[in-house]
Amino acid sequence: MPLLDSSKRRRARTRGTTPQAGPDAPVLYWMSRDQRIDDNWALLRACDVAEAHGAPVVIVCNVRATCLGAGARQCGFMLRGLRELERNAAARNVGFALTRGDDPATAIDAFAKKIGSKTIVCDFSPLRDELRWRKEFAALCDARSAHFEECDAHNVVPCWEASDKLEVGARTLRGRLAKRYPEFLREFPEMPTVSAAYRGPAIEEVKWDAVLAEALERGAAVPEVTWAVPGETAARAVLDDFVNNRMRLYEKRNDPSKPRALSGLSPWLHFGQISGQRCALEAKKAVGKASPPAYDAFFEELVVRRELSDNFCYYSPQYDRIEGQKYDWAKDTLREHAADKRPYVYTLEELERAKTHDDLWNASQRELRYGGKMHGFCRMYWAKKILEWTESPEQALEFAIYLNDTYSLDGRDPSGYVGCMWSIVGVHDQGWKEREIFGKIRYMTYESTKKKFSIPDYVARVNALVKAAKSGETSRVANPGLFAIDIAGAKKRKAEAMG
DNA sequence: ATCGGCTCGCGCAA
DNA sequence: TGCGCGAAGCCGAT
Repeated sequence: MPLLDSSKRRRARTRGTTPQAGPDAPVLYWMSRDQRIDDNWALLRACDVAEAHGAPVVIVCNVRATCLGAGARQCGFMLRGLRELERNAAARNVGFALTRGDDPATAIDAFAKKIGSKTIVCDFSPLRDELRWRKEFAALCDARSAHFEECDAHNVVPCWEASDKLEVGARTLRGRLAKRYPEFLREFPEMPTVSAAYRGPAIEEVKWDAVLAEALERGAAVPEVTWAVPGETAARAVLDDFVNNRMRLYEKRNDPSKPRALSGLSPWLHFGQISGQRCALEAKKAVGKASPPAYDAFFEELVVRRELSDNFCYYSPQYDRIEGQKYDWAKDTLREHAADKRPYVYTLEELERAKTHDDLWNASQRELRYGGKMHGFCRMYWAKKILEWTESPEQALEFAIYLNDTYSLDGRDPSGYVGCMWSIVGVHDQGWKEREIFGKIRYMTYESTKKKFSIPDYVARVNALVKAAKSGETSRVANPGLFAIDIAGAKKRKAEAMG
């Protein structure tokens, strides 16, 4: 029986009983946030338990009929990624099923009972719906004495291990994370081929074309983008291109006219099609091809700030509301300036259609709407200006989150909520010199961005992107990052690596 | 171009 | 209890 090392045990939180599995009692992995086969601690845990008991492994993913109202852009990306994942699972002798319940806990429980599974592993998310479903599912497991484990496969240091409280900012979490890197920031074990094949009741075949067609039709208002190729293989190709060819540019990351300086990995990271820990490990190996400062800056954003977002959402359940800000200075200052005269007041529709007086803001919104992604620096400026140009901080937050969740491939992510809360409500920030509307919340100006980079260059890049998106071209012009994604090459390298 | 003050809470020394 | 530190910026003084 393979022994679990201590870090693997702490990645999982267990409910009560000990695992029960066998040739006719598969170990079930309820996959939601981490949609990949490689470098997935939750799947590795399921495989460990299964091997110890001679049991098969089955992955189940629940897709609700409404997809939480997500557009074709996000649903298409996810479902196409899952279609690839099903094939990769089969290659490791792992089964795959899709359930379609509006109540995930009930749907997964029914599926587990159907295949005779009494040990279920799931992954972790700090978002409220995800937490509620896992809690409901845990109660269903208790009721039938099934074993349930929750494994943080998304963070380098599991969210509940990194800190047991809401952190004030990056500087307090950074040290706590660093202390745990020797334990957690290690190479992954290879994903094994599971010995026991699933031979229980037949699992319904996924009709991918039909599932995709339905999602694309329902979400047609926000069409798919062509530049981002979904799936684990494409994700790895983007990572390899970044660390080998582009990480050396990372110190230029705050210049939106130079998109190649960014990793561009956020869509794949959001759906868990690549592991953040894998990105960190590969970046470290390639530090010589870039520079220590570039690597440090990338690591800070990839690990520290991303895991800080999980910490915030997990310990601040009102993570998408003004009340989610713990500190009074920020809430008080916004209230004190609530009646200040706004220089412009735009409706949601005017914002959505990028009809403001500001060419930098409009370009940012158009990049989001037509490209499904916004440059990191622009995200800050964009959200700060929504605070400045709407009736109230509450409305600003609502509009910013709506636009991000609707149009961004990485919408509905803790990082997105925290980004909006940082910009508008001062979360993880401190007070600054008091001024109109913003009070002590950090301010950003058009004038100073003009000194930092060429706004016309950025606007021109976005115009090209929008033109390509509207004409349905799959050209590299439509690719905000101009990534040369070498899918065939990535597949070949993977095949070679697997022998 | 560069620097310091702005403002705040935490962490640590005393 | 008090002081140093940071934080993806701004602004005015040098």
